[in-house]
Amino acid sequence: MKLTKIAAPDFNLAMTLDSGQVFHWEKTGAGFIGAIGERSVYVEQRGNLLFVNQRSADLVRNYFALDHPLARICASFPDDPVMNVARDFCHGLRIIRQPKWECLATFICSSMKRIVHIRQISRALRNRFGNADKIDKYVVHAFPSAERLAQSSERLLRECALGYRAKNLLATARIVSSGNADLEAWSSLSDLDLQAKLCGLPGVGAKVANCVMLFAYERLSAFPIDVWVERVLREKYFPRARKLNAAGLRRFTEEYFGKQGGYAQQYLFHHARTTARRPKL
DNA sequence: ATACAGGCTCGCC
DNA sequence: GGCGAGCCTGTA
Repeated sequence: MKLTKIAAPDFNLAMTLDSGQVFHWEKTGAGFIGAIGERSVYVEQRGNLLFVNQRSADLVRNYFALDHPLARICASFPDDPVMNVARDFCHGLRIIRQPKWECLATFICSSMKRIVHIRQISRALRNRFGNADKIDKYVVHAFPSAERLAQSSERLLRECALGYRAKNLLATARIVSSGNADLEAWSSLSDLDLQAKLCGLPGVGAKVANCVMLFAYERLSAFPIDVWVERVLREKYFPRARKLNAAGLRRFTEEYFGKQGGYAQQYLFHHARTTARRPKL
């Protein structure tokens, strides 16, 4: 396979792909195989360079957000011991730009699931309903469109191990494919309006909405609070606040982590999950 | 084995 | 408008 070289300073490919933003890239040899939208992509890191299959360079640069000013973003984090450890640990971790529908659908499937399960579900949906695209000797399936899933059924989706999430994914696919929810047009909404729109979709609550805002709409202040981040916040920032509810935590994160809160959240999350002794993936 | 996981939703107060 | 239980499935 002929490869194109692109500059990628301040970037850690493996860590970024393993940080719970995206769930379908597969390690192969020295690199990773996956899909960006409908296109199959091979990408491999050597130091500050990425090597990608031909004609995918622009796609890759944009997907991995190599233009985000990472040094400036990290410098804007609050200066406290917890944040500083996470920042050093996660050097080169970037918030990527995912296709909107794919991101939304995947996070609807993520509720109450560990990462290994989410990967299984993503693979099952892709293999069953997604378009195949060959790259070298590999066949990669793109994530199925909302239209394709809308024509599916709850039974078929349940066969992909979605459980109770099948109903939500199907309902949301139908709303999106019918044009009643225009995910692309929502890009122009304010953060608040976007979150409200997303939360109006079946299977989407505050946590999922914030993930989609952060990973697909580039709302870098979106701060998803899942069980891991909540644990970090409570243990490290409020060790003896017995009664601090979700709204209180929310208010703290917005005020304390500020405009780049999404990046801060991702770093806290990845550090906590990776260094936790008990659970693995 | 039985609990539990990167949540949403509904019914209850 | 805050709180608890149920929902599917795979894994420990």
